[in-house]
Amino acid sequence: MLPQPTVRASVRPEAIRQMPQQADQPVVAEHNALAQAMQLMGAVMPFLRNSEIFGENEPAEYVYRVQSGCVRTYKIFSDGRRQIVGFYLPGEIFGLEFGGEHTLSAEAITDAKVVLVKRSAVTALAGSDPAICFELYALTGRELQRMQDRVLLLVKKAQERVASFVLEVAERGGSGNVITLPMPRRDIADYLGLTLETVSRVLGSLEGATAIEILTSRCIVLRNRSLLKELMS
Amino acid sequence: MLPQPTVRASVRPEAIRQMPQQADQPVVAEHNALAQAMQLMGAVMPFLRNSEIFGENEPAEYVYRVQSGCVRTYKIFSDGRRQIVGFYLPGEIFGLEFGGEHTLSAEAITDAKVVLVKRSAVTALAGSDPAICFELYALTGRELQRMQDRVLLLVKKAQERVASFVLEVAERGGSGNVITLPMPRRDIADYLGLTLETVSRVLGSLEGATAIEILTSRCIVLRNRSLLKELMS
DNA sequence: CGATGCGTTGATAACTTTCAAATTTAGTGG
DNA sequence: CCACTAAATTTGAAAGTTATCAACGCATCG
Repeated sequence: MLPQPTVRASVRPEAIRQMPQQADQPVVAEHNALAQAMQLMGAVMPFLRNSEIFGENEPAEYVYRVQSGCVRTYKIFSDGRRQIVGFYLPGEIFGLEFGGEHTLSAEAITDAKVVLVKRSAVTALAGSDPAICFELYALTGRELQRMQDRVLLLVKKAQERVASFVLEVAERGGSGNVITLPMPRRDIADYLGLTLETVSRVLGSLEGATAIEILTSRCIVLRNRSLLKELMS
Repeated sequence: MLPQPTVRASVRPEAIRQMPQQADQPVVAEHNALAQAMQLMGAVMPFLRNSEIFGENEPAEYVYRVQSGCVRTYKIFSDGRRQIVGFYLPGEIFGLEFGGEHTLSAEAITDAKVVLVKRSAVTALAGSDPAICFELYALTGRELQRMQDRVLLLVKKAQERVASFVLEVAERGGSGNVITLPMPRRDIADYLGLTLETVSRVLGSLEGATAIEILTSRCIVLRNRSLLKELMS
């Protein structure tokens, strides 16, 4: 048995209007029944760069899976500051909620295609298929683990946070030493709890230490992984 | 279906030797089947103040529930710094893992009694009882939500973190405006990602602002809840 | 070309840590 | 119950880190 979704609003109208502007990125291979089932049951919806996928306090009616592009979830504080809670790459699932409403907002970082699945459908599926039920539980556990790692990251110094971030993107984004950052400095800063100036400066100092090489602002090369891991402290 | 536990080591010998030194604190009322089942199936084990309950990288063979006292989970960084990831009060469950080994260590903050339940037993129970299965999922979701809130907390300024912490303890610890802090300043600091000196100074400034009153270092009175909430920003 | 968004760089200010010392509290034994 | 010792907390001054404010460079796009 899984939590019953609170079914309220339908698909957000502004989301339907948006169209992608670039070709899809390759979808990360998935080997689990949940992702496959979502792919079959869900509707693909395109989102323009910087457009909202869902907003804080809206009814959590859907579960989302990135098909192409990149998504951020975040919260805006009363003083206007923004904290990015998570980045989601192709193949990853986001928007899981345990109450009736979203506690975070979500936006497309790049033009993106997102699979939407009714939360009630996922719930029903989990009720009938123990494997799905377990995967939902495991997914939540992985998300918890990731959030715990973020707690451990956020108490470190700027250089350690940025070095960790670079390595995280390198590992999640795929293989190879050339990594593409889908998000601007501002997003990295809000993810790491720093300012964009500090992120820029630290990236520069990492390059000075020959740990990385900055080809363009969105493309960097890992030059010395073990050094980076040391700088993570 | 739930994750199969990796059964390896038995109960840690040093834990068995320890005896409580003070009377039990009242157990928070629980209205869920999981906690009740754990209470029935589990063995109560006493831990002395500052003694280890489990250690990082040990096989995660048990799930734990605080019966009395207070527990902290934490990680030690390579440079010796410690980050406390969670505090657990009577009635709360800790030690849930999704891999085979503990990713954190756990210690008793005060003398404590902890109920240990075999992870395999919880797994079996969840497999046979959908309600238990759901509660395990819900528990993980609450833990995730709590960890997310901590991410949002750790990017704020010292005063906001301390104000949030005071209010969190007030809400979790029970009713009333007189709150008892079970943990020393050092633990609060390591939980909030600050130094103990900063925690002490901020508490002093909160008292100066008549938001709180510090009776003793472990006992403070909420004087102005709404002001505290503002200072949380 | 000028406008705009994004990124870098520099100087200064604000905040937190670090190091040190004083003070209070708690635990223990007489 | 008091004195004594150790631990915890508070307080102060200086140093370090990051944020803030400001200017500049560099693309893209109309």
